[in-house]
Amino acid sequence: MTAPLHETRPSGAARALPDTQRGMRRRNLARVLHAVSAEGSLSRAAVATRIGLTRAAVSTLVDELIRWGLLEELGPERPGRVGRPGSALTVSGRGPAGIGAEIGVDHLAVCAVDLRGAVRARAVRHTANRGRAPGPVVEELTELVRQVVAEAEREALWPAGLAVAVPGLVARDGRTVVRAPNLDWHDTDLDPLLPGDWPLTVDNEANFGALAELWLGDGTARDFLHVSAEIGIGAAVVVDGGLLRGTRGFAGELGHVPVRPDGPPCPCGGRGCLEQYAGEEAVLRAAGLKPREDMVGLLAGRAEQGDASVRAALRDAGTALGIALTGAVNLLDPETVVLGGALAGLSPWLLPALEAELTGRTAGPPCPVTVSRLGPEGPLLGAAHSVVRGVLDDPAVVAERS
Amino acid sequence: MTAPLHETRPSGAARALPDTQRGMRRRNLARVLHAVSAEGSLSRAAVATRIGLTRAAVSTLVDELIRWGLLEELGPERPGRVGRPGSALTVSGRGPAGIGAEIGVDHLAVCAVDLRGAVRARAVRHTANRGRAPGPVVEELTELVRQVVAEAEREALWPAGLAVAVPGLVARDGRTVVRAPNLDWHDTDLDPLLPGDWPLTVDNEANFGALAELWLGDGTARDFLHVSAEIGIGAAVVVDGGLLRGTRGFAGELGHVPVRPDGPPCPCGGRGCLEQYAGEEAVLRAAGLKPREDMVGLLAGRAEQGDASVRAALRDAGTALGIALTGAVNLLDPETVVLGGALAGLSPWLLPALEAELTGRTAGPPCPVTVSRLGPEGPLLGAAHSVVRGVLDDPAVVAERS
DNA sequence: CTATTTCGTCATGGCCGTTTACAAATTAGT
DNA sequence: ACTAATTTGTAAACGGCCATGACGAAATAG
Repeated sequence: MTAPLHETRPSGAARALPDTQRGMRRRNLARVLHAVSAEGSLSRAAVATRIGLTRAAVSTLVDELIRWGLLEELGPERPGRVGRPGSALTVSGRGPAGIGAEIGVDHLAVCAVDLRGAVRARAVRHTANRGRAPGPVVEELTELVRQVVAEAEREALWPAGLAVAVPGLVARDGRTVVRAPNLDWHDTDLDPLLPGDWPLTVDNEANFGALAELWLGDGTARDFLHVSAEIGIGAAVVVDGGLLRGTRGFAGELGHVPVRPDGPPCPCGGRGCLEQYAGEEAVLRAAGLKPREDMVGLLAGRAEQGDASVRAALRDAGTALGIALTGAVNLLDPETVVLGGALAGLSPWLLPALEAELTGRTAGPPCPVTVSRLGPEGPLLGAAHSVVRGVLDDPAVVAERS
Repeated sequence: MTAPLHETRPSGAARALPDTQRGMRRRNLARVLHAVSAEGSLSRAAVATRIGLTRAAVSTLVDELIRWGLLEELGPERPGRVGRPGSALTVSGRGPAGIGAEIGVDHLAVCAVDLRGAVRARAVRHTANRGRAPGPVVEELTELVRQVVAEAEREALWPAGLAVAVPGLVARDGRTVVRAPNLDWHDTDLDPLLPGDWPLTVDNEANFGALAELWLGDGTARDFLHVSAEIGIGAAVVVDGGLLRGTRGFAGELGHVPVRPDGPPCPCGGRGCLEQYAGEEAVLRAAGLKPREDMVGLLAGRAEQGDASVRAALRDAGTALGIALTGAVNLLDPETVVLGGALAGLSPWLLPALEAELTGRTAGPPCPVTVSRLGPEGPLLGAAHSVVRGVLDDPAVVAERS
């Protein structure tokens, strides 16, 4: 099953091209590819009306995309209406693929996604990475990457780029991990450690998770708040189909929004930050449990069994989340709030208090809160898809590369 | 003195044009005009290198803009370097003008701004509009508009559009006032009431104030939070040189961010909203004063004289603002926070507590807080400039109009 | 006074989407 | 079954637009 790609308009890169004839051509190639990708299957005439060019122009654009191996002709459509049936076009299932990788505290994962959005190869390995040096970890990851790439190549795919999701803060250069507390990495440039055969992007796993929700989630929302709690509590802000990164790349620090200004002190210097109420440690302490791996499973299991103190701890966390989110919603007026990552698994016990707080504090119709169905797969898929989006946004690059 | 226009890239409208040769031409015309506008005076060759086109292409674009009366030739530049000196180009001081208007609770104002950004005509009238019906108010405003337009036309300017700033919530259609509590207007479509000779835009005065800060402010920041307190407390969020409006147009409701979740109830349904601590009424009550016109002047005067209760009230308001802004800054990581509108005048007494709160609650370098130097003029100037920006973003429209 | 550099313009050329025309393939109507 | 209408995809002519390369003009450097 091919995941539908909701986004229709090219989203950035292609827009930066100079306004010259060549740039125009490149943008139009991207628009054709986007249109077909969004619809799954489309005739030349349908593409033409959809993107506002003439059939003749679209024909030459399609020819070029077919020559590059990015589009395929499926043959005549089943005619439902009068007139000659169009010839269906589809994004090719062979050719460039996006390689996504994820470095977690207790696992490594890699996958390959084709232009259609389908996962075509994957590899996972469970390893305890907490406190382990970057060198060996990335070496092990590289092994998985080579494995996945080999598997993809057997299916006539070639890697168009590598995107790595890490549980920490990443510099805006998209290469160096500034700080990953759970791994104990600081200012580590991953570029020299990874295979340099393809373009590399490194980003926060929460950001990739939010992008996955944008591109693969159920809704078609282009403005939402994606809240996740892997390292701290982060909220990726998606505005008009793009990630808001902030001037220093620090946007989305929901964990340090003040919830009770006179509350307990926080390492950040403030008092009563959200993380003091809904952070991993805080919830465990409130529930009377000791830290260990697979926190989420533990909490969910106990809550399922009816453990009163765990339920109370989660309810209080939901309340705190609701207060912080009320502020965020008032400020940004998003279409929805999406709970992802660890929060998705705990949502049954968080949501009631969270929504009570959110609706109680809003005058008009409250902002709907949904739960991501991507679960823990989000960041990995988002990473792989970010590479695919790059190709969709500027198909001409693959021509230069082959 | 001509105000510098910081923004260089076209910011929206022109980007939506179809990617056809005609659209490309229009975008390039806009880029040339933007380049000259941003620099004040530029030669053809300088424009060419700046926007990435050849000198030949820029020549034809400039010719067209001169023919339309949007650019003027100033003659040869003073040669500082080797080589033939260029011929300086400037944005024309005649031709299209933006007409900005403001409806306040105690005044009406209109001004005309030319393409250079200079105010060329203005008219102000003090009237008590609180609770007055839209009809008579707009009629009086229309009179001022006609006056300003006549004055502008004597200077060889013609109105390219009318933008009206109102103290209330405006629908996304840019025509109807949904709710203006201080005027007691509800769902009023201003379009039929205003002279229909030119394109009309209506928007919240806080939004126009933020845009004025973006276009005319000291900094060149493209990402900031502009906080103002005219009706309630609003924060306009500027991201990448554009206003974040939210899905329903309600973004920026800083006044209802929870500051103390168990605080006093707020009409919005919540408890302890910022407005309960830093809103007009709350500050007056805390200072032991009764509501009347010119709140800001009153408070500033008393604080200046050393009135302890007023100073305490303002300090507490500053603290509450600081708490709410800490949340916003953590979420958005803006370049700066700008205090505008009424807050600018009260900043000497608000800032210390506000900044203490903001720096105390942030780990890294705190987000700098600045005070707008535009003062109460902001919304009016922003409105007029928004029309000018429209011309700069797509100069071809004026050719169709004349 | 000459060589060099830079500016603005002109003619040429190539690229690209549009326009117009036409053949192919299907449905609707008789 | 046959014709008319409709829609699709392609081909050729057209026009617009930017790039290229060359040239004269106007300044500086030596």
